[in-house]
Parts: sequence; structure tokens; C-alpha cells
Amino acid sequence: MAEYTFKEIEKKWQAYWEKNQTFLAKVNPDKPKFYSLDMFPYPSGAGLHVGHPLGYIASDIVSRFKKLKGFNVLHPMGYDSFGLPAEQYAIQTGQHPAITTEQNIARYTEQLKNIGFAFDWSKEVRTSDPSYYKWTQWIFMQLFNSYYDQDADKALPIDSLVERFEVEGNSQVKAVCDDETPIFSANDWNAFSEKEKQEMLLKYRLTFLAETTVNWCAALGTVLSNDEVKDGFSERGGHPVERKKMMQWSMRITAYADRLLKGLDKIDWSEPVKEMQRNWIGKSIGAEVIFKVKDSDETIKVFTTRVDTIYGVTYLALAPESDLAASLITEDQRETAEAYIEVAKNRSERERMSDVKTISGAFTGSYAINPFNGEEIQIWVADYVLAGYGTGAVMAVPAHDERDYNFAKHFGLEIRQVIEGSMEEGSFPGKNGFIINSGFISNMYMKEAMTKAIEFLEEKGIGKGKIQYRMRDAIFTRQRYWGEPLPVYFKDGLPYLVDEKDLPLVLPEVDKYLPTEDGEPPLGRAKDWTYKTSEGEYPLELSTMPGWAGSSWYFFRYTDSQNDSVFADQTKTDYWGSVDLYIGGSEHATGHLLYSRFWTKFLYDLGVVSIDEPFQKMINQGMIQGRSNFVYRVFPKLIIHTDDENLKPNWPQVFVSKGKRDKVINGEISDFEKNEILDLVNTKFIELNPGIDFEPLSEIKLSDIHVDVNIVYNDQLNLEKFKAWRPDLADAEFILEDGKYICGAEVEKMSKSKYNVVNPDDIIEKYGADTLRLYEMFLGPLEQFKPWNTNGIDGVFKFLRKLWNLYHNNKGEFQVSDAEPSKEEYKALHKAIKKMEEDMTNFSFNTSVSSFMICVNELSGLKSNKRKILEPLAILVSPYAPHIAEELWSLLGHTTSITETSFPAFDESYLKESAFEYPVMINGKMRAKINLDLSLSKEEIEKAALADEIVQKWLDGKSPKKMIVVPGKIVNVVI
RNA sequence: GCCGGGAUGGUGGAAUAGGUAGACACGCAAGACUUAAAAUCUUGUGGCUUCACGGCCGUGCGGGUUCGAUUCCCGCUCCUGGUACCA
Repeated sequence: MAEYTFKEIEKKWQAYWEKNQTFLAKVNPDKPKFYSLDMFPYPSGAGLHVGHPLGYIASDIVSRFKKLKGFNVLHPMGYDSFGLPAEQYAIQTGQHPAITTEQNIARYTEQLKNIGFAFDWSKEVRTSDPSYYKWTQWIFMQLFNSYYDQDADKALPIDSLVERFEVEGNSQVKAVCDDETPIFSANDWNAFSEKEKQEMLLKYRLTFLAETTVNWCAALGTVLSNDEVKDGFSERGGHPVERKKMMQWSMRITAYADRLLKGLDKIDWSEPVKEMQRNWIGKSIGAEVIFKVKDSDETIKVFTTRVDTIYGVTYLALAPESDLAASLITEDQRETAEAYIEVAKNRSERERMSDVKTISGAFTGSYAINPFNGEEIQIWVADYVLAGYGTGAVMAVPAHDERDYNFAKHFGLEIRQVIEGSMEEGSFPGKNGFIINSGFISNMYMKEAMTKAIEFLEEKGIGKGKIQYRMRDAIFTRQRYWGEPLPVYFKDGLPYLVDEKDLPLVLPEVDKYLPTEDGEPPLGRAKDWTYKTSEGEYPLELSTMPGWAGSSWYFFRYTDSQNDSVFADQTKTDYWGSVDLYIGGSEHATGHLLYSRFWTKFLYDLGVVSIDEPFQKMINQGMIQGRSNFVYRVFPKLIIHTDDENLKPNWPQVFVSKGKRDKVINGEISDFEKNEILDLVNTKFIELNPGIDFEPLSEIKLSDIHVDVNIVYNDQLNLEKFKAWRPDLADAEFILEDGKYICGAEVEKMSKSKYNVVNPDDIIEKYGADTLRLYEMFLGPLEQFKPWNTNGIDGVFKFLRKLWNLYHNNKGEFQVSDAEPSKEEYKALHKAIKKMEEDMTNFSFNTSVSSFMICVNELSGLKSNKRKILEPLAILVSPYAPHIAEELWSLLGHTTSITETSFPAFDESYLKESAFEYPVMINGKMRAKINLDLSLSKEEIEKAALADEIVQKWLDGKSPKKMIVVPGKIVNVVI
């Protein structure tokens, strides 16, 4: 018994943790809590690669550290197990997605357990489990039963809205609702039929069914939300996406726009992610102005953020999709304008987006009247106006808006300056300045002009101050099988909720996972997909929920994952509160991270949780990229003399090492080296194809071939494994450099096709989980994107062995001494303690590993084996390398887990120095070092520095111009 | 275009209330041990220059502030993430 046998040690302690439920988290009000969470994975068929655990390792280290610091830690893990890949696989193979999902989860769990995470597995959740999605459905029902009251600034029960309608109609109700919601009185309401009432309520509910323009992805057979579409293609699979009007469920997230925006100020997230959310929400403060159309009853509503420039309006522009635009076209403009609308409408979203340079538009022939000065201005249709934003109409101020300017220039429309400044370089948006040529707001400062203009609008009833958001309501349905069924049935074509006691509404079996013949979603294939009430049997909703439904609230479920009577007991959600550390990728900035905040705020309004921000602190880990390796094959096509057309020669497989390959590419190869390569190809050809007459190869052409990174070590190819990699390579020949075959390398995305996927299991097999954990951290700052590269992993492994050896004598026997450590030994230890504590607050994991290495190197140098040093050292290392730490801890004679102990206290006094080696600079350049007592005064230091030989040499008899002395830091002599 | 993040040896990276640039590790080189190899250990390792002592240059580029700048300011280049006619 001697060696560091990581395999046995790791298995042993993983079993111990599981058996003793070491990481079981229980509510304990006597201790401060720490909730540490990882963005939960979608269990894909490919399993984990080394990039996935990066964030988990970091959060695991923090969790274990916090536990040692006396916190009660919750660190759960689970699976976002509904999703498209399993369903696509089901479509191809007929295998039920639940089965493949189950298998994938088993594989993920096994892989995760091998890494030794301090997860409380008893809290595991799976979004596709009926006991989980029962509550996803329940939350959906609460949303359906709620509306957003703007006076209360929170969600309230829809029943209370009905009560108000019954007594006062909706004219005094300030609530978030559909744009075209009509005004009605109490009498109107009471006279409405049941159907009319339900239709009206849908305009208020926080989740509602409505005809919406959606992103339709034909290849996936479903609609997608905005954040699932990237550049006109689906994020998953990269299929084309088109805009289409469809009846869909939506979430009225826009009701929460302002709170989602404000909430960002009180959470500790990275600025880029917050900024992304701010942009996504896109709040604009401005005004709505109503323009009358000349000789017509029509009016045009525009939204503007620059109502102060209203005297500079020289035309109005409408979106081509707008119905109003079509109706305003006059006879003499009909031909051109209608033709334009036709073309503009049929241009795809993508085309319009990619082609922003082309200016196009058409005059409708109608005029609008500027309500401020009564001026008649032309009404145009222009495709730079988006139908989906604001009112789909803009008041154009060419002088102070670049797009309006370009448009006006192009069509020769008037450009009228209304802000003081120079127009020499075209339009200027003017963030500040005085208003000119503008009637009663002339000579006012912009801000003031804006206020006055809005007052004017409101007084005259021709507009009002308004806040506009870019964010749209989120589409909530997918025409897919593998998702949560909506707890909704239809009566008279209107949606009703199923009874709460019937939850969960379990996903039915279907014969195929494809749409029905008449284009209904897959649930249309299910038998008896109906809801039976006392009144009759009604069809259930056929669409399912999107991927983000289950992940929008899972952090609450973790606190009480087994509860069947409530989604989570409030004493538990109260105790664990907001997530104290959330680690995951920033790619979820406008999806999951926004929706989770939305649902949390809603549940908060409902009074069922006490926090309104789910993730207090978030860190975004950088992606681990792949590092591909290449071999360079000599293109072996030499000329053959033969009459046999069917002759298929065996082309030799000859590979050139990178150094020589570079010479070939750069034309630096010597004739000798060149002939060596050519001879090898030619000889090999003869050997493989005896008797064939051929012209020897005379030029070298090389092709780059991806080679499996798992048979390459420090860029050196393992020749035996390479030959065994594929049958056609068995006879491969190599041109080496210095006796080795060196591969080329490039950073690419980690993917199977590039043979650069590294599986954590392989690393664990070779070096152990502790090495993997340390190495992933050692690679660099957590947030940084970096390629996976095992080049340095040996160093980390060596470190663990050195650590192990500190506790063992050179015969390999465990041996620690109870003697009092020296000052140096204490110093080495406490330097590491200090660094680790600092690093934990900064989440700087890579530097902690370095400081451990320094500490162990120093202790090795001191031949230290003192218990008083080695016990705290084991604790220090335990969050990073828990298995070896547990083993050493138990060898030290402890019978309980190292996780039960507490973090060693840092003692500054061990680091106190009495002397310091001052760097002495001459004109800012380090020239000499002098060792001085730290108690010396400035004058004494100065004197000592000037007395130094080297300083004397530089002074060359002169006296210094100036001396800078910073005690304990530096001396600078200016000559 | 706009809004973020970044650029340091052969490599991953360290050091920013301005104060010894290159910690730690990889790689490489030399040496020890060994019949040999592996493993391990020791030493060296930014570039140029010098027998050596030493000197000069050096944190993407160009300026500036300062006794002193990887760090602060101004102007660029390149890479990278987000977003895109949002009125």
C-alpha cells in the first residue's frame, strides 16, 4: 500500500458519499443557507463531453467550500428532458422518446457521478416526469386565471376582473390587454353571452390563445419563439423559418417588461447578459401622436421618441403590411403603390434584413395633417417601417434621423432642420440642443420641448406620452409530441382549463410522432384525447408546451422535489430563497434567463413564493472548444500504364509530420528530404501493387485529414493506434521529424465529425476524477472561451502525486509527525489559505490550483510531514480534489467525512515578514535589489539605496534628481 | 452600423486602489538514476547581444499622463459574443 491509486480511492469515496447521503440538504434555520445551481442539462444521446462539466466543477468547488465555511448548502442536479432531439430520434426510429430519454439520463447520471460531484441526488428533477410537469401545468393554469393590473402593478385573479366588469365595465380598468380591446360598460358586459365573455377575457389573461404572427419552421413542423430563431433559421437543426399567422397560445410577458428591466439593477449578473436583456426588452420612452388624414375620417397613429422634432416632420411612412396603407392609396398612385406593396410584402423577412442598404418606398397619394402646425404632409409606404413595432407607422424627421434622411434624399422629399446645429454631414440625431423653427416649442431645450409637446397632445386629445417595448409576447405552444400537454380543453371553440384534480394531464400514446394527415400536431393521433366533464366530452389542446416551460421554475422544485400537494412547500422555498450562485452559458440570456425571471415574478405576485428574482448571482462559463489534430497525407496519385480500366491500385498511405509538411508548403524543403518522401511513396506503391507499370511520383501534394485527438498525445501521434484506427491505415508509412510524428492542430467546435470530442470518462480512466476536476479549473478563467487541450494535464496529475507523497515516506508508508511545524511550513500553508479564500470570492479557480502547487512544492522542499500542516492542507484541497482529500483525511485518523469539518482559519501573523527585498529602480527600470528591514524609515531606505554599489555606478558621481520611496514596495532613483 | 468581451513567451495562463512583467504548469534542452526505456529528481528556458559581468528591446499598433503604465487617458488594428431598418 503506497501508490496513489486514484481508481480505488475514487470509487470508494463515491460509494461512501452515496451510502451516507453526505450531500443531503435539509432546511436548517440555524445555519445560513447557500443555494448553488447549475443550468440543468438536456440529456443528449452523445453523453457528456469535457466541456459540459466545467461549470458544474466550479459550482461544486464553491458548494464544498461554502459547506466547510459553515453554510447549509443545496446543490442539486436534474434534467431538462423534454426536447426536440429525442423526438427527432423517435421519428426516425419509432422508439418512444421516453425510452431514449431514460437511457440518456442514465448515462449522464453515471458520468456525473464519476466526477464526484457533491450533488444532492435525492432532489433530482426531470421535466418530462408527470410528477414534475403536473406543476408546470398548474403554473400555466394560474397564468390563465390571472391578468396584469397596472394600478396594483402585479398579477391579480381574473375573477376579480370579472367582478369589476360586472359593476363598471372596463373603461376605468388599467390592465395589460390586447391592443384592439374594445371599451364596454357594465351593462354591455352583463349582456354578453358566455362565449363573448370568454373571448373578452382572453384579451386579458396572462396566457392566452390568439391569432399571432409566428415563426413557423416547416422542417420541424412547429412554431418557434423569437429566441429559438437565429438569422432566419431554427437554432436547433438550422432549418429555414418563415413568418406565418396562426392561432397560438402566448404568454403575456410584455406585462412584466418594466419589472424585468428594473429587476436587472438588483441582481449580480455579468454586464453583457444584463445588457442583452435590456436590448431584448427594448424600452423606448416617447409619445403617440395621432395624425388626421386629409379629406378622410381615417387617422394614423405613430409612435415617436422624438416628439420635440414634430415641426420637422415632412412625411409619414407606413409599413407595407398595414391595411391602412392599402386603403389610403389614391387612384393616380394606385398602380405604382400597389405594385410596391405587393413586392415589399412578398420579400422575405430574411431578404429585408440582409438588404438594408436599398431604399424603397411608394407615395400613397394621400396627405396627413400635422396636428401642431396644420401642415399637409405626404403619406408613404416604406419597407424600412416594421409592422410589428410600435404602431407600424412613423413620423419622418429627415433632418434628425438617419433612415428618414436617406429616404428623403432618395425620393427628393423636404428636409427641415428643427434642432440647432450643423447639417453639413447629413442628418444629426442631436442628443441635446435647442429647438428652432418649431412654433410654440421653439427656443426650448429638447427635454423641455418634449414635455411641452406631450402636454399639448394630451390637452388636445390627439396623443399621449407612451412607453414602447420591443419585446413581444412569447409564443407558448409547439406542434410537437415530446412536451408538456396544455391542461386545456375546448368547448364551443373556446379554451377552458381542466380541473386541478385531473392534473397531471399525462402525455398520451401515439402511433407515430408525426403530424396527422390533415396537419394537426402529433397529439391529434392519440385515441381518446378528450376531456370528460359532467356536461360532456370535449377535445383537448393538441399542441404542447415549449422547452422553456419546465426550465422556468425548476429551481423552486429542487427545494422540495417530491411534494405532491404543492409545487414546493413555501417554508422550503422561503428558506432556500434565491439561487446564490448560478453557473451556465450566456447563450440563455434572452430565453431561459428571461422566462425564469418572468415566472418567478408571477409566482411572487401570486404570493406562493417570497422572492421575485430567481438568480441573485450568475456567472457565465466560457465554452470549451475542441482542438482538432491533423495528419498530412501525401496525395498518392501517380501515373499508371495499364490497359485494364478496372484496375484499382492500392494507393499508399504516406503521412508527413507537421514540421516537414510546413517546409513543403513554404517551399523550404531540401531535395534530400523531398526525395525521401517521394521514394517512400514510390517504394510503397511497388510493394502494394507488384507488377504494375507506373511513372514515379515527382511532386508532393498534401491533404489535411482530421485525426482522432484521442490517439494523439501532446500533438505527437501514437503510430500504433493510428494504424489500428481504420483498416485502410494498417499499412500506413510515416515521414517523421526527430523520430516523432507531430500533428497539426486547430481550434474548432467540439464535434464528432471533427474527431475532437474528448469524453470525461477517458480522462478519468487515465488520470482520475480529481485530476480532471483540477485540470478543468487550471485551464484558465472560468468565463473565458478556451480550447480543450490535454497538454498540461500531466502537471496536475503530478501535483496530486506530490500531495500524496507529503503524507507518505519514501517506502510509501503513511507517515505524519506530530511535531511542531517550522515558521516556513506555517507560512507556506497560510499563503495558500489566504489565496484560496480570495479566489473563492472572485471565482478565480485557476489561480487557486497554482497556489496549491506552490504550497505543495514548498512543503516538499521543506520535507514537511507535520500533522498541523497536512490536516489543514487536505481540507484546503478538498473542494477541488475531494476523493484524495477524503482518503488522506481518513488516513489521518478521522472517521467522518472531510466535508463535515470546517475550513482552516487564516492567520495573518504567519505571513508577517521582518525584512523585504526592495527592488531599486533607476529611472523606472529595475536595476538592483537590496534586502532591508521593514521597520526602516523612508530616509533610512533612501540612504541604504544610495549606498548600493549598482546605484552608485548608475549615479556616476552625480546626485539623484529625485527619490521615490514606497516603504514595503519599491525604491526609484531618478537621475 | 450599434452594444459587450478580448489581444501578455513556443503553449495554457499569472500579475491591474499604477510599483520587480512572465507566477504556476506544459513543452523544450542539459544532467542524475537505469543495461535500457518509462517514471522520478536536479538545472536552465521571453527575444537580441555579450566569453562573462552586463546592456538593449519587449504585454496587438500609435500617441499621452506619470519618478514609474500590462494596469489610467486619447486614437486605431485584429479576433470574438450579442443585436440588427425598433421610429
